[in-house]
Amino acid sequence: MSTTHAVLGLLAAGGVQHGYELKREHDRRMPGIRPLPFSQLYATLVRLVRDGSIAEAAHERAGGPDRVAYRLTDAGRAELAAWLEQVVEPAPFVSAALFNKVFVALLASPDESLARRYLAAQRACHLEQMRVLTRAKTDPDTGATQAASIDYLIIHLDGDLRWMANTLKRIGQIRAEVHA
Amino acid sequence: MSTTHAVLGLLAAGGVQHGYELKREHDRRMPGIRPLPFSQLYATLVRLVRDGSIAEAAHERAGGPDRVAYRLTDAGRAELAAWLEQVVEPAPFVSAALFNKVFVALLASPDESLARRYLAAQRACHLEQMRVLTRAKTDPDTGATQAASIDYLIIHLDGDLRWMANTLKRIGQIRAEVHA
DNA sequence: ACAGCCATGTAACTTGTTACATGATTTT
DNA sequence: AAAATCATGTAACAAGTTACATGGCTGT
Repeated sequence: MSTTHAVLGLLAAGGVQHGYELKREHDRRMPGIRPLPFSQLYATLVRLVRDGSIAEAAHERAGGPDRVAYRLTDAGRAELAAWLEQVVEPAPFVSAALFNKVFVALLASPDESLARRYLAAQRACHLEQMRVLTRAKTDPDTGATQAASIDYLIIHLDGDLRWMANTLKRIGQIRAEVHA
Repeated sequence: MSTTHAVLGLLAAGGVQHGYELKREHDRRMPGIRPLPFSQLYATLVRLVRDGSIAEAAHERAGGPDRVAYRLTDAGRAELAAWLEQVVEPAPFVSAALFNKVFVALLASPDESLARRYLAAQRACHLEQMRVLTRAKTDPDTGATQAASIDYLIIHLDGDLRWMANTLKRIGQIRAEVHA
C-alpha cells in the first residue's frame, strides 16, 4: 500500500523512470523509510501496470542492459491524488508486538513475573535505542529528512516507554482480568 | 507472528481447546487487540500443527458439530518461552502510513502546499480520535485491559501529533531535500 | 419453520520477505 | 581478469483480508 504510492510519487516527481532508478531514488530521497527491495519493486510495477496506474513508456538498450521505462497514466495520477487527499484513519485496535507480548506473557504464566521481566528487558532495549538515535540526530551530516525520521522513531520509542511504565503499575489488575 | 504466539499463549493458559473457543477467548481476554478472524485462526492452527508446536488432542462430537481440540507440544512450549524471552528489536526505519504520505505528498507536488494540507487534515482527524478515546477511557465499564490498550493508542496518537507539528515547522527544508 | 449460534473450513487475493538466476557493462 | 554496478526478474513463503460453503443444534 505504501510502496505502491511511493512508486507513483516518484514517477510523478521524476517523470519517466525504469525500475532500477526508481529503487535508487526511493532509497536516496527517503532515507528513514526501509530500503525498497528490487523484488518487491518489480512485483509492484507489474501490479501497477495491470491496474492501469502506470504504463511502459519505452524499452531502451542504451549501452547496457535493457531498461523498461514507466510513466504515470491519467488513472495513476488520479489514484495518487485521491490517496493524498485521504487521511489515515487511526486504528481502533493496537497492533504492536510490544503490546501483544505483555498479554501473551500474562496468559502463559500463572503469575505476573514473566511480564514484569519482559517489560524490564524491553525498557532497557528501548533506552539503548534512544541513546543511539539521539546521537545520530546530532550528527552533523544528518539532513532534515533523516532528522524527521529519527524524530518519529524517538517520539514513539518514548511513547512505548511511558506506556510500559503505566502498564507496569497496573500489571496485577490486568493479570487478573486476562485470567478471568 | 503475533497471532501465532497469541494462540500458543491461549493454549498455555487454558490447557484446552478447539478453534472456535480459541477465537472467543482471544477476543474476550484481549479486547484492544483486533478480533481474530476464524479464517486466519484456522490457517494458523494448520501451520502450527505442521511446525510441530501444537498437536490434535482430541476429536469430539459432543452434542454438536465436530470439534478438534489442540494441545501445546513440548516444542510449542519451548517456542513460546523463547519468544517471551526475546525483546522486540526497535525498527531502524519508520513504517507508518502517516510518515509515508508526507514524503509522497512532497514528491508529487512541486510546492509544499499539498503536504501542509494533508498534515492539517490528519491533525484534525487525530484530535477527533483523541477525544473519542479519552471519553472511552473514562467510561465506567472500561476494565484495566481496555484502559491499557486505549492508553497505548492515545500515547501514540499524541506522538503523531507532536511529530506532525515538528515536521510542519521544517517542511520547507525537507521539501528541498526530497527534490534534490 | 426459521433465526441464530456453534464449528470448521476453502478460495482468492494483497503485501511483504528472503533467496536465487541471469547477463551485460564499467571500473580497477 | 576480477569486482562492482547496472538491470530485470522468478520462486517460495508468511501473514493477513474478505468472501463464501457446509452443516448441526437450540430457542422462539
